[in-house]
Amino acid sequence: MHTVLLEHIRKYVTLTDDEASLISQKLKPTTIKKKEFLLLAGKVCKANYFVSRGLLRLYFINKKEQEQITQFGLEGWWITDYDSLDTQKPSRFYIQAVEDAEVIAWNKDVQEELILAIPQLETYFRKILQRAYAASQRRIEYIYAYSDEERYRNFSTNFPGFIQRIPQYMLASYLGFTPQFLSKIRAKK
Amino acid sequence: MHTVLLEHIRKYVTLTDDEASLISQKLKPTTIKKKEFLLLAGKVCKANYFVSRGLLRLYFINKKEQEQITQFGLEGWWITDYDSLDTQKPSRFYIQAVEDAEVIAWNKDVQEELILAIPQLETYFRKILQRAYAASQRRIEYIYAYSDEERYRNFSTNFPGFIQRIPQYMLASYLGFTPQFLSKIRAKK
DNA sequence: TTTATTTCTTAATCAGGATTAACTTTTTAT
DNA sequence: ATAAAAAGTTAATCCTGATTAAGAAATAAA
Repeated sequence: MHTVLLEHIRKYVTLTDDEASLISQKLKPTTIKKKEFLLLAGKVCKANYFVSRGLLRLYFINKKEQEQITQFGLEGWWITDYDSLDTQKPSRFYIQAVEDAEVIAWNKDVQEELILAIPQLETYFRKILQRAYAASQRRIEYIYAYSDEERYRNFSTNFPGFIQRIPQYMLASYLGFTPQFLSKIRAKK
Repeated sequence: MHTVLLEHIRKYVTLTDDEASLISQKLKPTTIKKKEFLLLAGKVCKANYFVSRGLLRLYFINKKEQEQITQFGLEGWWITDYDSLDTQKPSRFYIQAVEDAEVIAWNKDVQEELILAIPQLETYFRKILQRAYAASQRRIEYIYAYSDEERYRNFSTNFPGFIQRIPQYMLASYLGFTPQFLSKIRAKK
C-alpha cells in the first residue's frame, strides 16, 4: 500500500520499521477517478498530496477563461498549493486527476504530529522542498531561456513517454501556448 | 552584526542565547562591493547566502548573449543556485551585488554542522524553503496569468520603492522583456 | 453501432513585443 | 571639468505565436 511512499522517504533518510508502520497507520491511501478533484479554486487547500499511482494536474483559470496548467504530479511526486496550505487562504488552483490515481494526503496536523514522532521526517521534508525549489528555479530559467517551439521540442525529446499519457492541449497549456500552435509546429517536420 | 539573520530565524523558530552565539561564532559576515560576484557561471556554487544588507541579483546569459535575471536578493532574503549547491555541478548562473552588500555565507558543511547542533534550524530551513517554493509557484502562475505590460504595471504598483533601486534594464530583464519595450510602455501614460 | 463529445488540424488575419539603429541623457572615471 | 561609458528613449520594421473559424478525427457514451 505505502511502498511507493516509504521507498521515497527512504531515498532521503533512514526509517526504522516501527517508524514506517506508524506512517502507514496514520495515513491511508485514497483512490480518485479520472477527472475527480482534490482541490477546487475558492477552497482552502487541506493537504500535501503524495502521488503513489496515476497522474494529477494543478491548474488555474486565467482571464480568458482558459485552464492554465502549472504543474503535473506523477507517481512519486508531491503536489499541493503550498501558499494556500500554509496561509489557510482560499486557493486559486484546481488539482484534478488526469488518470485514475492513488494519493496519500498529509494534512497539516498529521504532518506536524508525524514530524514530532519521527524527527527524520523533518530532514526528509527539508530535502524534498529543496529539490522542489531547485526544480522550480530551473523551470523559470527554462521559460526565459527558450522560445515556445524550443520548449516543446526539448520536452518531447526529454519526456517522450510522458507526452503519450496526456492530451496535446494539456501539454500546450503546461508549456504556455495554444493547442493550435502545437499543431502547427508538429506539422512542420 | 548578525542581528538581521538572528531576527529572521527567530521569526520561524525559538533560539536560546547560546544557540544564537554559536551561529554568530561559526558564520562571519562578508561585505561585497557593487558589481562583485559571489558566483560565476561554470563554477560550483559553494554556499547559500543570507543577505543582511544591500541587494544582489541572480542571472544567466541566454543564447542571445543577454543577461537574464531570474531573482533578486534583498535584505532578509536567501539567494543561491540550489541545483548547483545540491549536486555540486557547475552552475549556469551569476550572483552579483547590485549595491554594496553584506552577506552571511552558509556552506554545506557549516549548515550540516549547525543543524546537528541546533535541531530547530532544521525546522527553520524547512519553513523558509516551503515559503520560497510557494513564492516560486506564484511567480510561475504570474508569468502565465499576465502579459508583459501587465506584469510591469503590477510590479510598479506593488513595489514602488524597489524599482527606484535598480536600473530599468534590470527590471526589464527580470520581467522577461527588452529595455526598449519598457521605455515604450512607460511613455504611454 | 450510432451518436455525441472531445480532441486535433489547417488556414487567414492580427497583435504584442523583438530587433535594429540612431540619438539623448545620466553616471562614472580621469 | 571633461571625456568616456552606461543607461534610457524613440521609431520603423519584423516575427512569433494568438485569435477566429471551420472541419476532421478520435473517444466515449448510449
